[in-house]
Amino acid sequence: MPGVEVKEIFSGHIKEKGLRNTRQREIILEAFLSANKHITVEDLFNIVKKKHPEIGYATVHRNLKLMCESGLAEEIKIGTSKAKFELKYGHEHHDHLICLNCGKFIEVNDEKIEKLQVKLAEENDFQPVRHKLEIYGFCKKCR
Amino acid sequence: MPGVEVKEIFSGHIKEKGLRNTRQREIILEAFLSANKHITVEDLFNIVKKKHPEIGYATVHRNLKLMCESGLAEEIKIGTSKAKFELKYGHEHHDHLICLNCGKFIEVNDEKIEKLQVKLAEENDFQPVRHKLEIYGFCKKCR
DNA sequence: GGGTTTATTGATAATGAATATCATTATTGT
DNA sequence: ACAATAATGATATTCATTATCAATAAACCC
Repeated sequence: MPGVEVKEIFSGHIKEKGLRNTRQREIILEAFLSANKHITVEDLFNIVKKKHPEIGYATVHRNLKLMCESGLAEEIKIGTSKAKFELKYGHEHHDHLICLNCGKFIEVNDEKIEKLQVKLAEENDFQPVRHKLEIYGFCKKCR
Repeated sequence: MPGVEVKEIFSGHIKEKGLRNTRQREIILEAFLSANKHITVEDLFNIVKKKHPEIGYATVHRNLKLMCESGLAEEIKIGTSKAKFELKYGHEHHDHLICLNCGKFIEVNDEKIEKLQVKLAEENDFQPVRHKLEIYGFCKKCR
């Protein structure tokens, strides 16, 4: 049964913070786990709505934010477009190649770049915590 | 006289595109050139307003956008905060270290990282056009 | 179980930045 | 100077995000 571990972690975080586990939280988390990798609040809301039309937009939004706070999801903002959320748990850190034409996200990772970033920060008396690397251009189909 | 070259370039772009050189454009460009490196529309509007209260917010906004289209300035968006604009002309490409505490921007550049990024893109059948690297953490003062 | 506390929900309003609208003004080429 | 039309300035609109608040429902205690 996929996602069981993630659900337990989320549930645990909720209890730790003195929050409550609700039916909506579970539904939204499940939908998020089985949805596309990069999803907006609106998209997830529309998925949830199909089976649970009583669940509101604000609740989906709030719970995606909560998942981020719990370290379970990550919010990605590109320019002025809607925020996208992706599952963080169980996924290594990665950067994105973003197609300027079709908007496709390609996940990539490069150990050398990661290390050089740390070095670069340290050379500037800067303590790195996290970073964001986005390479914009054209994917195979669109170039 | 600093900025003369930039002004000529901007003026040239305007003519090329069939647009018009106006008093406001020149005032806004001058203010932009002598202002802080990373400035918001609002900040630039407030500077301009001091000497030229008749110039509106929308005009400042439009002209900053135009400067970007002309390749003279660059828009930087961090999270949900207001867009910042920086002078691109005469400045090498660079990335940013951003302090999570005080918001300070430190400009950095690393040739090795730049090259690895191009390589990384190509390995993924991706044609890179531009990129954005932001390293978040704590600056010397705030760590 | 029943009662109490209070976090959560759902609907909607508020917010805030970015952008669009439009009548008026001003620039450019003739 | 004239005509064509881009630009301006004030304001309205858009749109995503976040806040509000009465009603609901978890979770804890007895």
